[in-house]
Amino acid sequence: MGIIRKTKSVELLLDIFSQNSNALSVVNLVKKTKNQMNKTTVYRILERMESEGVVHSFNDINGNKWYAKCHSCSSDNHLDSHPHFQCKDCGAIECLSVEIAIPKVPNFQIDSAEIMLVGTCRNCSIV
Amino acid sequence: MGIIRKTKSVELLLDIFSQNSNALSVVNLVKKTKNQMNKTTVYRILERMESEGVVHSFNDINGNKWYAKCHSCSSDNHLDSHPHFQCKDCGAIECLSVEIAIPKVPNFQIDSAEIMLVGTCRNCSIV
DNA sequence: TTTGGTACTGCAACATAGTTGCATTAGATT
DNA sequence: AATCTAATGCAACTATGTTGCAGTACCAAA
Repeated sequence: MGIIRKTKSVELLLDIFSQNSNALSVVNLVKKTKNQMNKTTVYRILERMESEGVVHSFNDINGNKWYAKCHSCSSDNHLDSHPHFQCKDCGAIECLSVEIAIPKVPNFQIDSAEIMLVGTCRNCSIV
Repeated sequence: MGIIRKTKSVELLLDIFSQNSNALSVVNLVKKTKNQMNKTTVYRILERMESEGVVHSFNDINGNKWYAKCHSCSSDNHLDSHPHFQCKDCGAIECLSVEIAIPKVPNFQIDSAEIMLVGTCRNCSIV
């Protein structure tokens, strides 16, 4: 697919992902990098990174886009069917390494599943 | 919670839901009713209907909000944990009546699950 | 190490979904 | 009919995400 050049912006984003085990919202990434690059660039790099299989994307319960490092994505298959967990208190999202079988439903041809589990994360449940 | 008055607008929306077994996107509802009411009103009535347990809401794979009639919601519990199915061709969404157990994940306190199954619906797979 | 093609970026303007404040209207209750 | 207040319309706003285009910088080839 697209060739990805190792620009400053690409490297900064890769850096941020390597330092974060949790998923990151685009809004957050745009904010984090606003002194280094334009938001359009953030959106475009993330798109390229996804099509390269470096990250995968999904929407949170508020409809905002998030990205997370891929562990088992390829450029052909971004469909880890792993679930995501969002804390309803702090909003943080993490990928769960549990593999969940895509539910079979009679008469439906299902290709993939987006599973968002909602609850309270460890940090927030302490308080 | 809120008192719901039987206004023209409320009745129109209830009507639309009674005529549709599928879920409806807010965008679509705003379009459908643009001669009868303001979009702000649509958003507000849907909110009230949800808190009354008449409908439930969720986001589609593009992050847009949808509503569907409740079958087993109460005003206390909108958490049918039924999955939704979105056709990636035509975009239509339907509620699946299958009850899916909320997956248990060790060390996570999970309250609810949003499950969106993506595939091709019957109409679209004919073509 | 310079050159040149083109991938990439920044900017500004736009598109769309959803929200808010406030003045006015219209259900319901008496 | 009078009245209380939920509900509505409107306009202006916020936020997320997108597009076109001109200019920049990566990288490979000479």
